[in-house]
Amino acid sequence: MTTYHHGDLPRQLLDSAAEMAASQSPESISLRELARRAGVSHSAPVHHFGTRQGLLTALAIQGFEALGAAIENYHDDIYAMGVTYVQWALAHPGHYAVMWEPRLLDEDDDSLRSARAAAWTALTAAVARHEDPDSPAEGAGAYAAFALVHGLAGILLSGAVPAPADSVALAREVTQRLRFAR
Amino acid sequence: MTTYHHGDLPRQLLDSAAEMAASQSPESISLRELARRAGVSHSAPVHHFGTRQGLLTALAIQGFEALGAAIENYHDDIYAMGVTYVQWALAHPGHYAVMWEPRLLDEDDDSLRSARAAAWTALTAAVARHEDPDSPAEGAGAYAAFALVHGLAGILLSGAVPAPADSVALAREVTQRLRFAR
DNA sequence: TGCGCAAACTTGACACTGACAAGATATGCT
DNA sequence: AGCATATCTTGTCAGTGTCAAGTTTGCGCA
Repeated sequence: MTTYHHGDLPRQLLDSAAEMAASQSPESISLRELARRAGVSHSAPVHHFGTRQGLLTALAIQGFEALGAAIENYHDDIYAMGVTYVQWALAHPGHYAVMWEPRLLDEDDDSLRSARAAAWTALTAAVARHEDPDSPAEGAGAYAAFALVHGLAGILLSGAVPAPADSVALAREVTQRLRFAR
Repeated sequence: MTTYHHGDLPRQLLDSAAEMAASQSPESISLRELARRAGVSHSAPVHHFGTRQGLLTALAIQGFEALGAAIENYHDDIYAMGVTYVQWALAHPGHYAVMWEPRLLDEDDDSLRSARAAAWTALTAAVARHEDPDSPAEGAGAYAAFALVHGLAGILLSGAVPAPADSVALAREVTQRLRFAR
């Protein structure tokens, strides 16, 4: 089989990129290294993604869509949703790291914006069901819920802080610490 | 004045690096660009910090020490401490971004480890005063508190989510959502 | 069937980066 | 005064992202 028309090059590049981001860091992702791993020329990735930023943006979109799908079925139980959020982040460290590095991404990309907005609204909608709509600080609930799970995922992934043995159990206990306005 | 013995080159390099990290991103920091801004040769920064990682580590240490100093006087009021934490992060976006990017840092650096540990213990100590020591999930309180402020800082800095006008007011309301075990 | 065109990929080049080695210059201590 | 040392420069190397131009392949259509 020749290297021409690899067939599934974009997907393979994204898979390798997720691996690299997970094992090293998002900024360690190199188009040339991805090409090397796929056995194609150094500028084959450029053809599919235009720029490095384009590739990272595609990876982030993939991540937001998968994350959104993972949490969208928990509208009733915000705590279970929070735990699922953290679990997803821990299971997909490469994607997660890229998703929250907007400076690496193309913020003008419509797919990125809508995928991210979808995940955000899924969360705010779930929070709204737990909040008293008459509360003056009603809007803060979504930020608090998101900050809690995003922050927990971030510190667990960063390893900058002593990590507990069972991170899922921790996620359960941490999400329980959230108070809603009602 | 010749360029030899600039006098304060390390500090100036770190200042420029913080600026670059804030206006672009941590990984956009280039030793050569820093040298250019300081008016020195492309490899003067290497002499002071050894590697790029060394420079970023120095920046992170500076950040942890300043952050630790900012929050260490709030042992009584954990909520005020949380707000201060978020305010500090928003006021020092360059430092904050580098601090939580351990993959960019030299994790074997003792100064880094102790500066980070000091900030962490300041927070856990403050949380412990709000927790019932007999509670089975007592340890989760520190993670929850830290996740909340760290997560809020992260999403506000990332700009990935619709940001409110008054972020300090939001920080006040969000920190109030934290529940302690007692 | 065969032709032509578009998509997929390669080759080559350029400016930029971090890192290293070796040399030049200024400062401070004795 | 003189010397050791810290500070900074110059030169070089491999690696990177990006662009331009060429080459190969597969697919639709006559």
